[in-house]
Amino acid sequence: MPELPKHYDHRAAQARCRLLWDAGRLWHAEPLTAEEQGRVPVFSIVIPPPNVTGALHLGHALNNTLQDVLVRTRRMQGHRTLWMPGTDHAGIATQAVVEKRLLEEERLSRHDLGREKLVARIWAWKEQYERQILGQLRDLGASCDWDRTRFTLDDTCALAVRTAFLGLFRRRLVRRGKRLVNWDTFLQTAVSDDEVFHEEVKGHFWHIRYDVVDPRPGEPASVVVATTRPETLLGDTAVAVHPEPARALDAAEAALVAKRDAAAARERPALDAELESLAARRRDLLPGLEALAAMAAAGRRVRLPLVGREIPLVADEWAKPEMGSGCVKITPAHDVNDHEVAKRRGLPMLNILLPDGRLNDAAGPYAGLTIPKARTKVVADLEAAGALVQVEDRLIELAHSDRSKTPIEPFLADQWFIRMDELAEPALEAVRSGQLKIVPERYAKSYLDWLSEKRDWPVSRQLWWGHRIPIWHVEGVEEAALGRAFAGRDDVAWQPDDAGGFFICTSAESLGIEAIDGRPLAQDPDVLDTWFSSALWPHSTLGWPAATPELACFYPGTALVTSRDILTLWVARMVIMGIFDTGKLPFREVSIHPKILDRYGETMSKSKGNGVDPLDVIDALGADALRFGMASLATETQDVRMPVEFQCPSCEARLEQTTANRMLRRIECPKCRQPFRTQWAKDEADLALPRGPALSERFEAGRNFSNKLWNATRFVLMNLEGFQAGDLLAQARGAGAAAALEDRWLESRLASVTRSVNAATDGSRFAEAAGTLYAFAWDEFCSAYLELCKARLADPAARDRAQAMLLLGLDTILRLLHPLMPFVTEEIWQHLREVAPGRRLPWDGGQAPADSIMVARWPQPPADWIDPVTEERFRVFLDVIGAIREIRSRQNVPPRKEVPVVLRAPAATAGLLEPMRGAIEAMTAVTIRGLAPDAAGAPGAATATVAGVDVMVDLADLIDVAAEAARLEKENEKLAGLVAAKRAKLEGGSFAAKAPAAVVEKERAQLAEMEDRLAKGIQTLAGLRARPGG
RNA sequence: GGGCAGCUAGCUCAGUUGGUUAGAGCGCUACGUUCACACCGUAGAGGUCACAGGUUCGAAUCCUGUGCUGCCCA
Repeated sequence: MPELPKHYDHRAAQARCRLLWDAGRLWHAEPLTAEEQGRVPVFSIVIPPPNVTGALHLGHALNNTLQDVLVRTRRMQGHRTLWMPGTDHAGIATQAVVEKRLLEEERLSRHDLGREKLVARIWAWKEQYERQILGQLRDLGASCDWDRTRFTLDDTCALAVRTAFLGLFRRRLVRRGKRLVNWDTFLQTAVSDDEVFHEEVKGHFWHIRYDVVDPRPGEPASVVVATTRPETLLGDTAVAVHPEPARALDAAEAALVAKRDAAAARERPALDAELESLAARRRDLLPGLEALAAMAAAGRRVRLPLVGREIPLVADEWAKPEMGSGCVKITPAHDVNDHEVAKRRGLPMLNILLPDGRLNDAAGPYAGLTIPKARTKVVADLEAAGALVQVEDRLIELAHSDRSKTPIEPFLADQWFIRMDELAEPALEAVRSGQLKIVPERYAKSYLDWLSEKRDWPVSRQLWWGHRIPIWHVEGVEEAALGRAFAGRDDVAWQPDDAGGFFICTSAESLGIEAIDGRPLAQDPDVLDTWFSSALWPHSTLGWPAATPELACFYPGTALVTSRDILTLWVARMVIMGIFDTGKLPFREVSIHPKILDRYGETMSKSKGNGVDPLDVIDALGADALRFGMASLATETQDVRMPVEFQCPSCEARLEQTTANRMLRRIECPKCRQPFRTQWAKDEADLALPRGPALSERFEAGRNFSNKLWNATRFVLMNLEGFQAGDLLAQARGAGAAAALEDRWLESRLASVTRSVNAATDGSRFAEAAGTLYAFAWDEFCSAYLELCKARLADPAARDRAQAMLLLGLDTILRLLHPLMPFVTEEIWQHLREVAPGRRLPWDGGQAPADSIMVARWPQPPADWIDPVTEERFRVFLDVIGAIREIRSRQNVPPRKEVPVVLRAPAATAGLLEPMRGAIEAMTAVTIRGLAPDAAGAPGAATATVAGVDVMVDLADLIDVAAEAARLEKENEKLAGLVAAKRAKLEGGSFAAKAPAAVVEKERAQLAEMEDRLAKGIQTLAGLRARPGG
């Protein structure tokens, strides 16, 4: 029998397993045949497609580990299991990184390159990262159906996108409209609210005077407005004042008073000050505001400085008398709130911006300037004109584009929208009714809140990378001409625009004609929001709109596993479009897992530099270590905090990753002084250095666990000589003879643990499953069962039964662990196949174990294996061992020194321990001199009491009597305290009267046990004191 | 400003319907390598369960408030 190496070699094992799985395409799933339908359960899941912007990070590792645990478990449980893999084109994100690189490396803009060439570049980028991402997933062990890999921009998905869009168009759910969008002036596209982040920046608050046109006596001659963006005054179309400033001030004051009354004492002075300033406003400002409100009602006007345009004073609640001057300028085309005011008051909307962020002709003399330059000039000119009243420094919450990091400009643009009112309702109902389960449940609230707003979904993106909007426009033709042009085509539909033309939509790649009656057909230049194709992912990947066997079998899916940040962006939209396109929910359950944070509690990201490349971990510690770590961390409530360390490639020293060093390109090891490179290395000198991987010690437990399993296997295989494996259960139970306690115990534990693991996996409690298996395999199978077998293996009479049970236990543990740690379990499985090919497990239905553990049958130990009495008895045995070891340790007895021990135990317990006598002696290096209810220990022996058993170790001359006495005295004191407390609880107060009888009984039993122990302790102490040195 | 979550050992986290002498892994301390594994074994130390009130015979657990941290939405 070839001996295994002492250490598990994860690199070699991973390569071998990959070859084995790929050669057999064990991850592949075919739809059920007619015969299988109704008999074979189906488990189907789609990967949240990673976007091709860049490589995967630890968050992906977590997400995909959890999915793979589910997938591998169900596959072994006999489900027809499909895990659909693929990647997302991620429209704006991918175009942005490619454009950024183009600019950095070649000083070219996308307009320099042109649409076709840019798109070609992005495809090249996509090819590179798609390959890398799929490789990472395979290295992680993800058992996706690699033959079915999809991409959101491939032909299958494209047809689904056009078909879905045409369906929406036909149902009049697609509309065109002007909308104030978040404009990214760098990328020259609208970005959604979700692609915007807010950041405080230092700015100013400029107070500007607008003169009243023809002021009458007693009226204010001017109004002052304040703004953080003075250049926008060029687009002002009104100045607003509150219609009833006195009433508004009253309301503000009442609110403040209420707040002050409820506030803690130390907050009151600040609130009092606010109230005072409010009173001052009432005195100084209110008369003017009242006058202005009247002037607004009378249709009076003010004159814009610099350009001289006259604009109306309007009355609107948006102007807050308690803030600033009480008046506010209205720039409808460049401010969200002002836009609302303009819609309410019917004001014109004046766009002053070009798509590239320069001002347009409407800005008059400022046309052609960029926003920052225009701002400087406007401020200077205002100052020169004497219209600048005041400048304040101020911190401003400024919206930035997530993609280009440039400030967002609100911008009025024509966009396509999808109406949400009708679409959202069934998606809301699915969750409300419980048809769609969101786990943990609390996340259902954010899903419902978001969808309930039913805000129309703007789907136009002014990008070149994505699904082109399948709409063409034509002007100057009669509707009848359209009917003739598209006669007989069921893939085309049209609607009139509001200017006499038509919008034509098709699910085909093109309309097939260039013009109608000589009038050209112009396709919309924009592409669809990337989430549109993602929304179709669960059905588009299965071939929809074609009625494929895959769609029939694997749709709807079983579950979706994702992180909470895209619950609305993605999950809600999948539900909406799944229902719209297929009439069915895309999945029955959404499982939300935690996010991975760094040591400071910040989310990991490439841009912060606090990320970890999963491949670093896989290479250094193994994919199983990464997976086991991830699963252990995936608890229900908390995000995962993951302190990261660099590992010096020269001396393997670890160095904490901190805010100070995480962006460095090279780091010098503080220990060996050798430099290494980080993920940021750019120039050649840095790249030539060895890479210092970023790791976390939190994965070491998984690495160690792999090795533990490996060595348990080594032990089993080394002791299998002469054993002919057959029906293991029958061989372990033997013929006639009573089963050994430890064998009955292991059977029981295998059954209990399988049940716990099943329950945990079914409930997506991955950390619980991992923890249960870790403790069972390590503490029970290795530390207890395996140790007990050592003596039995040396005994020819007991040997073959122990061998059979060892194999049964190991095989079962491997199967239960396979979903979590596929590589090490497969590697060991292959060794077992070689050494014990004839073994039969009860759940294999008489068949030989599968060629790969990946498709082996999931253990199904019958319920009657579970035996609480045996488990309890075994506990006593382990407790006795623990007590002996504890005494030896506290008395510093050399590990191999044999000492005599006496066990005084009630008859039943003694009878139980009798057969374990040899095991106790072997595991604790003692000789048992007595084991009976009346066994007497040497006077003053070191003692301990566990589970009703008095353990007395006669240490003769070895014992440090004084130390033992001191220890015992301390313990007795502690125990006396507990006894007193418990007695008080039971005798005084109303505990005994009010608490449930069972609880009181338990407390009484505990008290009796403690009193007994205390009495013995006092007796032993007296014995010790009687000895010399005591 | 609104919503959600978290705060338990040095670190990272468990802790079920209230019944505890509050647990695990890592780290730490001591001892131990022919006998599967030092990626190991045995033992130990380490906690005012964020804070303040309340409910209860009994609170880490339930209620109210406060503080700090993170996330989502305006």
